[in-house]
Amino acid sequence: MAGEEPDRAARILSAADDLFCERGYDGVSIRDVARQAGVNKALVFYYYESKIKLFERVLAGYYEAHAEVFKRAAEDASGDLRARIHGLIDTYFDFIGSHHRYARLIQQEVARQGEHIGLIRDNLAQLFLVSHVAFADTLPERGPLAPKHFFLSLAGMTINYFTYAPALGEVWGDDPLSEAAQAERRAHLRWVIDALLDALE
Amino acid sequence: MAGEEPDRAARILSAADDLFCERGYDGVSIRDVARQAGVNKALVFYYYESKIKLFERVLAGYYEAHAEVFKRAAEDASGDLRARIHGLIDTYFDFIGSHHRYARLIQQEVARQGEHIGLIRDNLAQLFLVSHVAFADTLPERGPLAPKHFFLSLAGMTINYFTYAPALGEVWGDDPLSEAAQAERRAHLRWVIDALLDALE
Amino acid sequence: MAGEEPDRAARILSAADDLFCERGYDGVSIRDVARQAGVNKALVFYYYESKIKLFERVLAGYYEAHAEVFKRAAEDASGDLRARIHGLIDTYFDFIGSHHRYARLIQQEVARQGEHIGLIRDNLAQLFLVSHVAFADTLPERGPLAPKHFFLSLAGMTINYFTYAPALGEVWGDDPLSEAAQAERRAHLRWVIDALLDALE
Amino acid sequence: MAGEEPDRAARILSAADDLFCERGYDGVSIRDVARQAGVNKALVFYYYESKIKLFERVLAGYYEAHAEVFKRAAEDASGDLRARIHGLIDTYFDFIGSHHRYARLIQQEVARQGEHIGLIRDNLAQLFLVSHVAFADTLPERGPLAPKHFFLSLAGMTINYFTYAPALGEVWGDDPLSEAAQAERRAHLRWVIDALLDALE
DNA sequence: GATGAATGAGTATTCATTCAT
DNA sequence: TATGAATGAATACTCATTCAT
Repeated sequence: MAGEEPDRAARILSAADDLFCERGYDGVSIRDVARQAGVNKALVFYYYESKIKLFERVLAGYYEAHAEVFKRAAEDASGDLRARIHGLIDTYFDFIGSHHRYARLIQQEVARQGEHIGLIRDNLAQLFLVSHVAFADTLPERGPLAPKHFFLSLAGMTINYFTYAPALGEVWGDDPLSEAAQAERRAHLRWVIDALLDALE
Repeated sequence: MAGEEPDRAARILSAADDLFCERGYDGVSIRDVARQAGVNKALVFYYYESKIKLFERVLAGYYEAHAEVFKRAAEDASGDLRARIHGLIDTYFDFIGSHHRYARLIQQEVARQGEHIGLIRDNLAQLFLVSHVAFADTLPERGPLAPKHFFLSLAGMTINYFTYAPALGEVWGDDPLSEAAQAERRAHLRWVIDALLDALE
Repeated sequence: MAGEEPDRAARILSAADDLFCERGYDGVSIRDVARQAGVNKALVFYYYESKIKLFERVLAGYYEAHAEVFKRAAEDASGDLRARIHGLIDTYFDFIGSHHRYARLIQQEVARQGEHIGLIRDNLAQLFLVSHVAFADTLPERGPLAPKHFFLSLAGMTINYFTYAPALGEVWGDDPLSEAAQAERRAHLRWVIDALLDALE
Repeated sequence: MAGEEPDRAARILSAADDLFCERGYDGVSIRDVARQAGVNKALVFYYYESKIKLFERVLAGYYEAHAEVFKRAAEDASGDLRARIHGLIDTYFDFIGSHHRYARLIQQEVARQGEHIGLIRDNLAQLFLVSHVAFADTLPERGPLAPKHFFLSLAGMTINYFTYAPALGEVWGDDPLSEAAQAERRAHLRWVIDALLDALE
């Protein structure tokens, strides 16, 4: 009544989001989702038909968020290549930074090569295209300096921070998700990008 | 006796290795393992006590392989920093390249932050130490240029190739695991390392 | 209004009829019925209260159709015994032939001895009475030549054709529901009836 | 211990037999089977893999019994056509009489035309072949007097007694499965057969 | 009349695990 | 060592039914 209980479909989706990101597709049962959402198990099927479709809805949510962020980033892009690349990576870093769970989800499913890789691939492909455009006029189409390698390197350096660092936080003795730590990582990325662009010139 | 059937414990471990790497912890059942190993389900428990312990044995196997490779790499290390870094990354690339499945396993478990992250953390920590030593005299202890950032960036660029590229192979229209493609990626990494070291000087 | 959508109660009943005849009581769900009728699931309950009552309505529908056909057949009956028997069987054959599904439904429920056998029994009893009257003056009340045996034999020979033959159609290589095949079966029945009546004389 | 608990696989099969015959495939759940057999639900799957395979095992059991009975009947066949036909029908009547449940099972599944009709069709086809041989030299290949019609009529008259009569027992006020009633039905069949054969001559 | 939401009990099937042999 | 048998709890998913609107 007090706004505590919004519509159940949304609650279910949100619970599924949390759980799939945390434990991966196979690690989550519908019962878990229902319990976390505080609803009846059957209701999950009422709204989302099947586990896989629920999962795809979660993925689709990110896909849309992803797409929008990058569309805006592309529109705002201005200045020279260097500025555009920095802008892109900043955008990506922000996005991943505020959707850690998504990073984990992607990383898990990519690594697993499950059946539902389709949507994830689309997700990545879309991201790749954006970067491709950014690099297109500077890099050779093929070979070790092709855009795809830079894409993989830069995107990987960004996303890996959020997936690996937590595992290493204890070793390093700090919290890699703190604002300070994120700012430091961001600075590292800027430094790396500058180094790479300098070398390209 | 006939050479055809080595000891069953090893067969089970090998089957578990295959399967866990391919489908993740939750994606594999003991029945799958037993079937793949061609043994009775109960025998899996006889030798490895529980599913989780079997999984940990698989992880431990990689830990050992990992450790040995890097110990040897450290011993063989010679020449200047540049040469040592190249050597390290080459070693890592070789290791991951010949244990794709391991890369996927690590990536999944890191992302999932499961209960058995302990071993994986040890695994990564060990790797980090090796790299730490290599960089120690050149990089500042803290800040965006600290060894840990380079470690994360370089290791990530290496391992990510083997986990992400397959998902993107279809998009790019080639097989990222072919010898030629791997050689190209290796060249990319060498180029990146050189760019970073140049910038550091 | 548009003629395309008659009243929904009727649509539901018709869908239920189709489905129950095709797949039996247990093989059909309310969801199936609603989908086939193109209405909301809850509406099925609104009109028919429960699954079992819906089923009984279907049965009742046949009961009425059945009753009417035989009432008319009895009224039209004229001529000697032979003619009357032929008339009855023809009527029955026509009825079953144009309601195959009904034959299957009856056969299933009779064999299953389900809870809703009551109506079916009434159905059969009514049919039996008609035949009883037809045979009454010719056959002994009891023993192997009692009317009930002839009823069972003749009705069974008729209905069985429509239930068994389809299963055997493939074996025999023809379509037992084709007009030609039905005519042949009808001729067989006439021949059998004549043989039996000859023997009775 | 006291012979009360023979091997569970057999208990499960027997329970499944009872239940499938009584309520049809869809009317029975594995839980029912397990409960009736007094075993754990999972054990049903341990022994029979799936519900449909369990069902097929039940069917196969009857198929074998059926086949054996008729093989023996064919071997014992002697005398003229009339004697052979009587022999066959007697054999069939005995078989069905001592396996009522089977009759119901067949009738249900035939009427339902379910997916598992294959085995049942084989069952019927086999029976048909036997009768075909018996009639072969007397009847025309095609038309209303073809063997298939006599097969359908005679087999139907036999099996229908056991499926329909119970539903009609109440109407007739006796127990159609009593010995006396069965003997009477048998006499009816004999009389019908004689009438038909007389007519054929 | 008509519907979307909701549910508790049920469906077939798989799970990791135990244990007697 | 090795295995067949056994199980309780879980899996995804469907069911008939109710009810507020």
